[in-house]
Amino acid sequence: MAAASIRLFNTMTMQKETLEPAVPGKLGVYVCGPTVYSYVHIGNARTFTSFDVVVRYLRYRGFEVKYVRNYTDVDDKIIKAAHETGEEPVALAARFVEAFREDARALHLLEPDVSPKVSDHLAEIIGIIGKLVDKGLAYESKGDVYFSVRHYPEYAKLSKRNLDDLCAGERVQPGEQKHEPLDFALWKAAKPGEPAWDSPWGKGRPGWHIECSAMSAKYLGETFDIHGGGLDLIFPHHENEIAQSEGASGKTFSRYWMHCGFLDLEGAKMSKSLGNVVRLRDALTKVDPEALRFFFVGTHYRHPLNFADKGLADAEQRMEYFYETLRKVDERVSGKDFGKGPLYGEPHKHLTEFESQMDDDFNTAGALGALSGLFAQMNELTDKPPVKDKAQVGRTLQALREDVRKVSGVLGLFEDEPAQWLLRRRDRAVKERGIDVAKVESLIQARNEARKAKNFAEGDRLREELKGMGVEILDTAAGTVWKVAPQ
RNA sequence: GGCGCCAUAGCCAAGUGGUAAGGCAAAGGUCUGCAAAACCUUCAUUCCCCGGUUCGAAUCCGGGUGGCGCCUCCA
Repeated sequence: MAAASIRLFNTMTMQKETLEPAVPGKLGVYVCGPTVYSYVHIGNARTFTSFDVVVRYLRYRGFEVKYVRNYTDVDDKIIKAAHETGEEPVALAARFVEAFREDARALHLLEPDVSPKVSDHLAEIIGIIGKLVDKGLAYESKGDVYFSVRHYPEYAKLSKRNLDDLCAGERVQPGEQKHEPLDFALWKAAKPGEPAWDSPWGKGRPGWHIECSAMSAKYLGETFDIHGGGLDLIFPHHENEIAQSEGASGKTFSRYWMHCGFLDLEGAKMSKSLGNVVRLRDALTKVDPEALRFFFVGTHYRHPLNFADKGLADAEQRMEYFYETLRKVDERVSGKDFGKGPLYGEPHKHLTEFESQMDDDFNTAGALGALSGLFAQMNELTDKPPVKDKAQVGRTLQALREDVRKVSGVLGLFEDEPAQWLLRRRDRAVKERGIDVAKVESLIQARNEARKAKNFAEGDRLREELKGMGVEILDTAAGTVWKVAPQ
């Protein structure tokens, strides 16, 4: 493979930059994972899918990627949720880690190389806090430990804010022991009924941001290549991570910062406080997982994406087109030997275009344009071959099919057997619409008998009857097949 | 108030200096007993508005208008 030159937008510099790993050929990637106090929603799903594609593409381009995505399983929100359900916080967190794993699998997300949990890394967290205290960047106050923002001049370099503006909106929660409002907690003294661990500052638990500093350093080193997350993590989460990590190590923390745009619901940000949250697992009862992924990658990862039924329906219809094409092509050329010889046209130009779009800041939306060309060409060669040489057509189709496999690995699409995907989709539609399959099949049989007897009037009447049931029939070379008509 | 993003066809959506990708919808055609699918053709002289820079702007600059986000838990 030619030396890849990938450009990506770095939030730190607010510019597209050429990706140059610290160690040639290798990349350390850390993505902020879920705080496991509830089920993930489709906004989370969009972010995780975006970084899933980023990691897949980096590997496709030949980088050896170490992908780390954490679980934050010790947190205020978890404690609060546990008090509401009557569970132990640790048990509740464990339950939602499992739920997340199920959801991630359903969405065809890659398993990260490391998925560390806060509760397994107290030693590392206490270590980094100790280092910050020793350096005078943090202070203990009645069992809490706070980071002293005033002692860290580079604070807010990622979000480009100035401290005076930040102070205006700052407030101190009751019970906090901060010296200054902007300071943030590294360690919180234990309160009754909360998970707690021993530390040099007494029993307590880590603050929100410190776990990412501790765990990324453990698995990727004090300096690593790419740190990702949702746009809303820029401030304060990532800002605080930088302050903690660079404060402790004296080295650059993450070399590139990537942030994914929001998913909106009817034009408004989806958030728990607005109550307009759609859980991923609920969405997946209505839409095919790959169609949802296709919907996500149809918009550039940094742009806002509006979650709308029309868009999902379009995505699913498009997936059907892709899978129908693949089924046809596989039937034609799978496992066959067409010998050696020239291919028709420039079969690989679509893949090349796909790659150049992806090289430009993971422009999946642009890359889908290339994908359209690839599928159109497969259909043309299958249905209306522009050349007579069947072996040449076969070889070219096989080459195109290989290119689809490459794209498939990058986008996490077309991972199913085409026939199975199509059948599963039909089954789901049949259930939703309450279609009587036995009746459909008997009507189709009756129609074929009528057609055989050249009684086309009766055949057409039966077609209309099926249409009334929401069923479309297709007479193919292999016989009559049917599908549920789009609504 | 501070910081930042966005505005491209009926709808979705790429494109950030060289003459508007792609998808959906729509219309016509090929194919078909009729269909469907598939393929082909058509579909923005123009990119929210007004100025400016330039040989050249959707792209850069200034000013508007309209939408959104962060600054508080958030992917």
